[in-house]
Amino acid sequence: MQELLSPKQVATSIGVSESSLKRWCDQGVIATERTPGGHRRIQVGAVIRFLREQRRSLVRPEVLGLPVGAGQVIRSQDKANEALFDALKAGNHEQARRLFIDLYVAGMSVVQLGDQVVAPALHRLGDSWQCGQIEVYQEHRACEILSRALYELRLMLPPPSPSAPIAIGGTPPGDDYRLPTLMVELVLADEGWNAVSLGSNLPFGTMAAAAVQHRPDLFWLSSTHVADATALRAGMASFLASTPVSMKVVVGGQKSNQVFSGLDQGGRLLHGADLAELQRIASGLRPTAAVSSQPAPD
Amino acid sequence: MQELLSPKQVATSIGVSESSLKRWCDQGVIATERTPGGHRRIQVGAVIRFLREQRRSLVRPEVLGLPVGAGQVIRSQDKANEALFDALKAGNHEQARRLFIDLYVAGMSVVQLGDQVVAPALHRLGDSWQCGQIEVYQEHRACEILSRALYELRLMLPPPSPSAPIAIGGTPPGDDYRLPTLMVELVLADEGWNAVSLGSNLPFGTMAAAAVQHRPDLFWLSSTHVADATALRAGMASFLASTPVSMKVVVGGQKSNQVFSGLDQGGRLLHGADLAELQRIASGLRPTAAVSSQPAPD
DNA sequence: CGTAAAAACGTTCAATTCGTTCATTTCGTT
DNA sequence: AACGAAATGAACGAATTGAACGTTTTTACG
Repeated sequence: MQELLSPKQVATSIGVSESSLKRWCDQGVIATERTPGGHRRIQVGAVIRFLREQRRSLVRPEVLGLPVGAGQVIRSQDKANEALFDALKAGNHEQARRLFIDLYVAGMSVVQLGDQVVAPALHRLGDSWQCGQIEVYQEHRACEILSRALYELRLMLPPPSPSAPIAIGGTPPGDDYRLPTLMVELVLADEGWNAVSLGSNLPFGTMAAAAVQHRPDLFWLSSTHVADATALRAGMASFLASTPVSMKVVVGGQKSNQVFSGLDQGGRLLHGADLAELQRIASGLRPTAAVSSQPAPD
Repeated sequence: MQELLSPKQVATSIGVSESSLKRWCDQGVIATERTPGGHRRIQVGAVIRFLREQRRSLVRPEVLGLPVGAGQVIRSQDKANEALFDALKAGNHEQARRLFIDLYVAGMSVVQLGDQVVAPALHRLGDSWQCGQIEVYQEHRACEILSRALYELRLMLPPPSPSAPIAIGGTPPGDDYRLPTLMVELVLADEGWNAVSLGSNLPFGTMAAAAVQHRPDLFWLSSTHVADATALRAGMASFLASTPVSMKVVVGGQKSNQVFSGLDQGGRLLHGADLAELQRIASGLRPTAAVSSQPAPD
């Protein structure tokens, strides 16, 4: 195990600034090696020794979690996706969490995280399950892990302003996929909306009730698995008829375009194949200026 | 999100002077780490533990990243339950989250939180739904809110030690209630187990595969809704037959005692009606001393 | 192999925290 | 009410930390 870590990694893993860490390295508190060019390289063992001697705890153990990038920050998208899939398959909460947080901290947007990380992972899990390569429990556990990571990400997003437009949504009847609708909530929250996901497998009647009671500016429907296209189409028609015409409805999912085609009345029913499209639609709908990921001045 | 806090931050968050806080740190009332330069650094969890032990309240919770207004001392359990139910009905995430943190900071154990707060709330929601007093979407949304609150609580619990015994579990086929199995995971994690919930609606075959692949010391089955008692009983019988006899199996839920009666072979199949019983069972199974919610001296 | 972006380098400097002392407040007891 | 003991909070110079900066090294990729 010859894992060499950069000062930045060690600093974040033990929760101090990079400046302090470099100073401690220079003072000899942490054993440090140097590259020929003069960059510091720190062994995992040296970090452990430091923590034991100083009686400090690891703030983010997952950063030192070994195998993934061999001590290097993952740059390539493919490698990150590969690592995430492995972690999900093995049920490694910490590892998956680390990948998520690292990607987000590294500057990846919520939309990118959803379209380029979560969605591919879900597809691969589904494929592997159908091919019999993984057990059902592994797929369930992976969804559980992803849920928790996304919830944690949700806590990092800024709270909505009191004047933020309201968005409500969920998945239609017969669709038990909770993660896509959660991703939609995250994207809208990141766009400054007051977004609430009602969960999965919702009868159209209760969605209409929610729309009438809360009067959202936007209602989304995340349709991943279509059990009965005819019933879905009929439900949507009645849903549109029983809700205020001022409320826009966005449906998401690959097949939703065909299923719901022709139901639109005057640009009320919109379609987004992925989260990037959803984001464009949502920012177009917002009356106030959309400010993404900006901390509100308090 | 900040992991390590300075004395000043903690002092303002709980509303005392910096001097007093530093004194408490030095006296060991609050678990404190030191930088090599001698500066004190305090974990959020240490602050929560301090508040629980000393029965103090948070003056400015936002400094710790907790919702504004959280950390108040709870006067009456009934009032708290009432307020939680109202918040869940209205879909008020923040309010529900705040109440949870309040109750936990006030010293309530995870078991009590589950048996006396979450379970009653779920029952009332179910009753209200059956009486037609609330919409389906309100019930779904409430479960969503509770899930997130419990996930957040999960993050506050101490991570399992490497030598912690392993526990795996979930809900049997036909049972979609995810919250009870999540509560079980929390209780076991709080008891020092390495607990992983696989989610809901799991075929017995895949649960057996998980048990064989991961060799847990304990497998739990959280049975809330029984669709087909005969199938459930048969499934459990084959599950017991196809898993190592050294692995204990704990079933939870009011009716599970009748459904599974007579299947036991030599005290392998245990039953817990509520989380308090589960906790007793789990602590009895642990070979090492179970230390609940105590800060680990490292 | 060469190029461009990303990360780490060393340095400076403002802000924070250190340990300590001391006045003030709070508490229990007489 | 008065008293002493204990706890609290403010203040000080010295020391540490963390953020910023322009420059250099490393890494990814065509």
